[in-house]
Amino acid sequence: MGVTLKDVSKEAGVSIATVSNIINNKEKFVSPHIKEAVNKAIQKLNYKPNYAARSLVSSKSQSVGLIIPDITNPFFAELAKGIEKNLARAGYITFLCNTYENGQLEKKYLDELVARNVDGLIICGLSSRNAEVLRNLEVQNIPYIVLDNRIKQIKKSIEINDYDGGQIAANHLVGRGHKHLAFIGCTGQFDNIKDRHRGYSDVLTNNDIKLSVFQTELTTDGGRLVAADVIDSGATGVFCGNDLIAVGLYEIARQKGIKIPEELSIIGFDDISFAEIMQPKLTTIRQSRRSITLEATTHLIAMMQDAQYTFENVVLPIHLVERESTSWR
Amino acid sequence: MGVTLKDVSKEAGVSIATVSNIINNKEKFVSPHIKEAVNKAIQKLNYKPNYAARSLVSSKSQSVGLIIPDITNPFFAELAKGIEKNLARAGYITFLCNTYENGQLEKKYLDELVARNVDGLIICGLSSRNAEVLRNLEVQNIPYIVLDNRIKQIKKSIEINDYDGGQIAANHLVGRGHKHLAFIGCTGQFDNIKDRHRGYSDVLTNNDIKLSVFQTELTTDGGRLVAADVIDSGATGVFCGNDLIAVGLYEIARQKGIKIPEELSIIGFDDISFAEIMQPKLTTIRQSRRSITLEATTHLIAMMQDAQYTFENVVLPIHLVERESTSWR
DNA sequence: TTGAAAGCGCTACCAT
DNA sequence: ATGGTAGCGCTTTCAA
Repeated sequence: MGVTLKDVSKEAGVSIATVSNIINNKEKFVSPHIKEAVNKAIQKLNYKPNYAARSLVSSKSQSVGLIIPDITNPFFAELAKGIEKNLARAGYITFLCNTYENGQLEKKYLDELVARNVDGLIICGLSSRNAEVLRNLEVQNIPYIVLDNRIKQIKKSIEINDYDGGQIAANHLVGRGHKHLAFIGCTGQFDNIKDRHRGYSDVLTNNDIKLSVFQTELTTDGGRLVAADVIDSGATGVFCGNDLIAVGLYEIARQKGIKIPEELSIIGFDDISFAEIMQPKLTTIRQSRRSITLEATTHLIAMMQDAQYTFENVVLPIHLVERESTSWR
Repeated sequence: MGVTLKDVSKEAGVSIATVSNIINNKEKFVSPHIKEAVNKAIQKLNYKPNYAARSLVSSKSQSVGLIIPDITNPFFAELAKGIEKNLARAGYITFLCNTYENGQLEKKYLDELVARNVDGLIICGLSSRNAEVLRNLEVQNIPYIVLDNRIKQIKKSIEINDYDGGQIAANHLVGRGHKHLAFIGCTGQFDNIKDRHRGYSDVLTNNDIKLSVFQTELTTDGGRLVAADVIDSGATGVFCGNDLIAVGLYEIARQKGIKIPEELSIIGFDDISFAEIMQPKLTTIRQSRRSITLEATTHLIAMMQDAQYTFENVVLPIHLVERESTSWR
């Protein structure tokens, strides 16, 4: 079907091996004029190397698998965008795999990606039941990096200091005179959310502030579901495990005629792009997607290109983005 | 490295060919007991077929390329989600390619995906300068489907009736007594946006309504950029080329103290999930992502599995979703 | 019903 | 400096 090395070699009047050398920049062994002839032939025939054949002999595929809970979650969409872009620049193409927090599906994708010979893996929100899969990857020497990691023992991850984040949120609210605060965490066993909770809770305890805790899904719907309870609890301020929850909370608060921030201060986590558009604009703890994707892709690419390269737990800074959804009490 | 057919055949005491037959369900030629032995061996060795080798001989890769302007645009994220899910169910994996409306990058991806032997292609927002690429795909017998299509002559596309959409928006506003309306379209040569404009404009002309037209990018920033001009135009209602523009418009209107919908009625297009969260909730023309992705993947899969299968221009219904951002005048 | 063997297009090694 | 060739793991005739 397509043009092959053989066609090119015939056209240029040289051997297949020579053409291969030229294509792979092993030009030390090739004279300029022959190189030129080959390049001309490649151009003329519009030759494109066959990835499958290359992959078969090299066990490299110039591709990486991106495992992600849900691409319609803006936080993950932004991660995916940066990852795909950086990877493409380095010549890797990205497989998109949505797991919907389904551990079984996640496992299936992991297996399939390995069978497809991906050169590396970026795993967002690995479910704890699949943690042992990482050991397999190590054994098989498949580079991987975990993001948004919910299992804090994982060594190859790009993380943020969630505990600090919780403290920052707490200090912000406590410093504004709130005496009864709430936290909305998640139903799953996510270490990162738990750390946010701990940091928050520790500060409140030290300041003798009452804390009401709610659990729900880390989605807009999750926020809607617990909103009434949060409002009824009498808390004057609430720290949401992520921004999406805050979105749902806003909606119900508005329906009930609760004024934000006058009657209820809300602080989120992530700083998704919508945070700036919400009304009032959401005060939140930002984790920089740009830094996360840059670190993740840089380290992954390094690992894919150099089997010796290794790294451990990069921890990225976070910071408070103060907007309009919190006020004095 | 991995377990190969050879290993399995040795373990089961049969030939490679037999194992291959069993794996590919050409079982008509194989006796039950030998089949069982082979399956046991596969299980025991945890054999996984090598995609590269398969792909090399079959020129099939069980993968499809998804070309998309920007995954952080919620409309495309929702399309990508449905597409990836449906494709995965049928055994295909999805390559994610963000083009950022960059025709050159789009072309590069298209070429690379073909080189990677994708079995099919779903192209969102093909730029007009790459339209001739489709002919190449036809010649090479690579199935493709175009979505959100900006070039209306394309035959293999899932579309909506944009002209109708424009009319619906216009009738909604005209029916509410508006005498001076605005339209925010885009700077690019997009047939679909132009059709929305035409439908809208035709109704206004028939009703002797004044129309002010603005051009910008189909993004939140685009909306922000023209917002002041729209407001200054004196129009009492505006139809935005997509919902994202409306988001930007909301923001500036709020800054300027313009009340929506009392002072300015706004109607969007797409019905992204955020439309329901905006304050006031956005009235908009919905195109069903579920239908689009279902049609797209169903036809694409059919084409990939049966070279004879063909189809032309599926046109999907749209409808007005009336919320809170438009009012009587 | 089963197996031997010829490639698919490419890389890498070994000759020349 | 260049070329011949042995595989990479699999599917697919064709023979047995």
